[in-house]
Amino acid sequence: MAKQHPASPEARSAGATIYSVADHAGVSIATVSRVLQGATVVAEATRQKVLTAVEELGYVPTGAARSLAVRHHEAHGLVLPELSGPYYAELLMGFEARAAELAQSVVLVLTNSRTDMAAAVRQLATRVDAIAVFGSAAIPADLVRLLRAKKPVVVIAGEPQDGIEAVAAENLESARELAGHVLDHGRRRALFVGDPDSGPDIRNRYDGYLAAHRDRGLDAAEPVLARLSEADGTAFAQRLLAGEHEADALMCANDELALSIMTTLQDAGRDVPGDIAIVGWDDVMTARYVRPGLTTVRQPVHELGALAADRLHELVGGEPPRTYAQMLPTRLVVRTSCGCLPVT
Amino acid sequence: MAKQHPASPEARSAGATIYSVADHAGVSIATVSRVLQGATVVAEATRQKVLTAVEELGYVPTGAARSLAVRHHEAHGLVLPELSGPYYAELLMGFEARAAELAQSVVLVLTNSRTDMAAAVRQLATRVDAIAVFGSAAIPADLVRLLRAKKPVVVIAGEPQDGIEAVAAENLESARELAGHVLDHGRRRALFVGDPDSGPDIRNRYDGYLAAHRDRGLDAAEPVLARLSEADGTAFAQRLLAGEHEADALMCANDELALSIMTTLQDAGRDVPGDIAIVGWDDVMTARYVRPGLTTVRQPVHELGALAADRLHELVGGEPPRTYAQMLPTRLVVRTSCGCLPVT
DNA sequence: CTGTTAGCGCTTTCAG
DNA sequence: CTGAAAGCGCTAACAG
Repeated sequence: MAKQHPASPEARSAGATIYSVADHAGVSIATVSRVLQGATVVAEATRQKVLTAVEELGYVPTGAARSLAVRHHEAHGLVLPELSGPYYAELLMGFEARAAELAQSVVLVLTNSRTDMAAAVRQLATRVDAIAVFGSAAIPADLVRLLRAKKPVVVIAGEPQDGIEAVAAENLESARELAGHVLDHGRRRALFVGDPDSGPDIRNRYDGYLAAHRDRGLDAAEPVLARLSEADGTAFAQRLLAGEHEADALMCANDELALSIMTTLQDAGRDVPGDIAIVGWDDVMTARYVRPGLTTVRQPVHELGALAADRLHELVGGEPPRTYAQMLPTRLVVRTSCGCLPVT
Repeated sequence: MAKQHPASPEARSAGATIYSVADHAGVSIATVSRVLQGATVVAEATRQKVLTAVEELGYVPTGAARSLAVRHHEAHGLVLPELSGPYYAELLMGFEARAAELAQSVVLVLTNSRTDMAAAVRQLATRVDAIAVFGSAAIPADLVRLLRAKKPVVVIAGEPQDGIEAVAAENLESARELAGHVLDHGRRRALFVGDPDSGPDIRNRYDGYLAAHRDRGLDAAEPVLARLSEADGTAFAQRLLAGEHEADALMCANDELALSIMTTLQDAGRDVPGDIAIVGWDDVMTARYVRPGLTTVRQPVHELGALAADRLHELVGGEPPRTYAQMLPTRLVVRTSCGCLPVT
């Protein structure tokens, strides 16, 4: 008879352990472990006995014990600022899906809901093998670096940093293309709405806007600072209506901004794109529902999330971190808010 | 001098453990544990020594070891079907935020990306103290029940089941109110679009639609079956345009359906709400951007997520499960797609 | 093919 | 206020 687990004299169903299962099946814990991990070969009869015991006791293994023994958590951490809008949700879905394929759990941390994010991230590091942080999650760079010394880290759409692997969607060239498209409709007073200093993503979009002007020997205006929110969009639209700005085209840092601006302008009687062309970035669902349809850029967000999970896994596996940021291509989605004619 | 940890003769920074920290600080591991948990009182000098050692070694505790020792994971599991659309994202945000307040990590499982969700859920049970499952996550009821025998479970917006705690948003009364509102605009051929059998949520909305008719001595039509997707909405709109259905009002099971139907109809020249009134459910962002604005119902999704996390925590704390489902109130959002005049 | 036996790294009495 | 020691439940050699 197998040795009785010293700490659980009676095998209460509520706290079935590998010991109670072994007892119940009349085998050793090693055997139980074997059939549950399916690694080594076990006699079919034995195997059945164990499975039956597991079933009868409703045994649920304690993950922590396994993690301790195998010396890794089999889990990836993901740090995102929040989840409003389709962007982060899509990213998360991509991440989760790939993590699932790799048999990794995902533990999620949303920094906007935290008062002490440093603590949250430290705590996270405690229970995962590797961590992906979204660039604008605004985690202190030194925290990231500290972490990096302990666990693999990849930054998604963030500032490239020494020794920290990065993945991102392409911004500059598509922004250049988008801005060029608008300019080629004959618009000459295009404004960029958004804050280039809020992160590399927006910075690159603005740079693309600049480049498109430069390509055509045109002068580009200073960016109109705005955060990526409906509120800031509405506020800007109001100022535009009040005559504080003059423009025949607006290149907005993202769709939310573009959409709120467009609606506010339309409600005030302005014609889009007649009076003013408007383009955004992200291709959110609303973009194809508004009239005119919003011309924008679609990012491979899902793939970006998957890529992050992938890299995490490889890094955990011992692969050396890549020194260059991996860029995923984006795609221009032309509808009619840019001045193109409807295709009916 | 503190005892040397048998298994780690040298304290490599990469694998700092509580032993290396203790060594480095010249104290026992018990003391290190104490200052890190902040429970018992430790002499300030000792405390500092330990903190310094932690800092110098870049010590990151192993969560699994703690979990094993304290006998719980300090983590909540959340099972959702997916994350597209604002509904689940919002739910998740509410859940995460409250879990964070309760110092619980959240590990997420998305069932739509899984081939073997039973395995996924089992695996999840392995690393969390309690699990919240979204009703339509389509987890076999017996799986839920099995789980429930081992770990606290709460079902969000799902079928009420014996002994399993449930939380949900109110549907029936607000559906009745919404349908009544439409009928009171004089519409007499209102159709319900959605599948009442797809879950209690939709079922209750349909029941509310029925009740509103009954209240007025009107006959209600059979529901038009459709899944909650843009594709199904478009398809239905097409059939409507082809004359397969006749209606002067549409009560859609959710906003995505309503929106796609509305747009398709409008693109074909139909006037909304002139020819046909349309209302949805959820109040997604797009609902306030389309013209006419979509009349819909706003659910307290964030709160629902928070509530689930709350209940999980209490259940883990030993509180007995509530026998009745907790309902959160919803709110009718009247815009103009229902036939109301714009308020300008 | 199966059982024994060390740990995995941390918490927590129990002494002192 | 601090240290010693006994586990927490599981995996993985190592024998047999």
